[in-house]
Amino acid sequence: MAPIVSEEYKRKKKRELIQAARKVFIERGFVRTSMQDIMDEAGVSRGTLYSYFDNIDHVFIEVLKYEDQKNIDDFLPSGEGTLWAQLKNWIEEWQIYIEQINQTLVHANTEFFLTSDYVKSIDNSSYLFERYARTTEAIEQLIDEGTRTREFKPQQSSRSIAMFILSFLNGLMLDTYQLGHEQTKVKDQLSVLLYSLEKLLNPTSVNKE
Amino acid sequence: MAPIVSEEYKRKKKRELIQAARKVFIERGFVRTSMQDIMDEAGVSRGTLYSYFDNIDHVFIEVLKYEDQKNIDDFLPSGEGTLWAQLKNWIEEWQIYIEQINQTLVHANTEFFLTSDYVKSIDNSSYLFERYARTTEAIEQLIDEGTRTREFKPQQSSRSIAMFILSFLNGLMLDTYQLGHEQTKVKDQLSVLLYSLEKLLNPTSVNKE
DNA sequence: ATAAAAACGACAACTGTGTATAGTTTGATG
DNA sequence: CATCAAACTATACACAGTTGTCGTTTTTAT
Repeated sequence: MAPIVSEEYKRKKKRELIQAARKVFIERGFVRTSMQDIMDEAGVSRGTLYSYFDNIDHVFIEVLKYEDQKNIDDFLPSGEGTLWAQLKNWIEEWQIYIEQINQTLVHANTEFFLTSDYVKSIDNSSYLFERYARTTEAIEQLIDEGTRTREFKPQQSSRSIAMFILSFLNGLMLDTYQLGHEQTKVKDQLSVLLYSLEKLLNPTSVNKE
Repeated sequence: MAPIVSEEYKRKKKRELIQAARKVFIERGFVRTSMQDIMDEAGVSRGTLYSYFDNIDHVFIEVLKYEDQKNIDDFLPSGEGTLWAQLKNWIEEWQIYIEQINQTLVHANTEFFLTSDYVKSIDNSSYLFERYARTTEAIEQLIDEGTRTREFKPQQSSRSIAMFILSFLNGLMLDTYQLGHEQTKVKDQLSVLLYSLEKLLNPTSVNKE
């Protein structure tokens, strides 16, 4: 009589589907992935998949939400020590991330936001926008905080520096995805970034290490 | 009896097709463009288009070649004055280019190299590779030249700095395409780049301006 | 006039989508 | 433990879009 499964079950099932989809998207990117691919990976029939998601764009959106949930604040600088140390540490984490870029959603993500119709709809272009704003602001705030405590003496506006960092990291990710990290010398480039930041921020703690 | 058109005619016709294709690719990107779109734009039948190109990847490759031919050395720093002045000038040109990014092939180009099968074939992945190498080396050489003449005192390897610049520009291009240049503050970010380069290269001419 | 080159456009094949249907499995509930 | 609705499977289908081919028609230098 009553529904045989709980909400709990449905949520779990949905998460399974999302995880399967995520795997496919990482392997094949967004453009080359079909609903069939996801069905195969999840071991589920056409009807089932469509009962959970309207279409493949929705699947991807859900994968993104899932991913964001996992990575909450993961990609924002934080931790122990001086702000400069936190920044350095954060950049080192990026090195690890970028060097295994083909195990990430970067490829699918880039494709999705370049090609999907949904991106043009209001709520999703704002998704891109918010993501950008959120990361930018986090870096910006770190710089401002450092300015307040006299740890930094920024030579350019904190906002510009934050956007600069983000642009560089985005570019490095894509270049590395396409050419491989042996080619793009991720570590070297991040060293250059670090040196630039040192000059841009003028951290007082730089000689303490 | 004799062939009714000259080689000249065929070359001209092909160029027309390429220009039509280019227009479509700029408007619609690579993924969403079909051979039909190009036929419509060029005002040409299916058979004709296919007699000039095997498939859409070939069309795009030819568009790229055409574009490269036009821009030969356009995107490499050069000109009058000190090397530092040349570099500054070159970056200003980038500003103009990026602020009208939606009249460029950047969107289509990114899609193409992310999605096309041809990219995986030897000669075309090397195309990407060579493009990257060419630009990198040009910047690298400019830095090395400056080092030789004592105009620069680079604080990081010239190659790393060159790659760093390229990554940043690539990232800025994509971010700006997706968010608009009001959002990404192209000019501000390029100012940060310039400041960084000043510190990275230590140009002796910097106070002369 | 003619014959080769160039252009046309119909066509079959294929891929992927989203819906629909019939039949099967599942498990909470009375 | 029999029941019954929800969840699922498997498959069929209409449909839309795109591809590459191929026989036919048009063009044009000679």
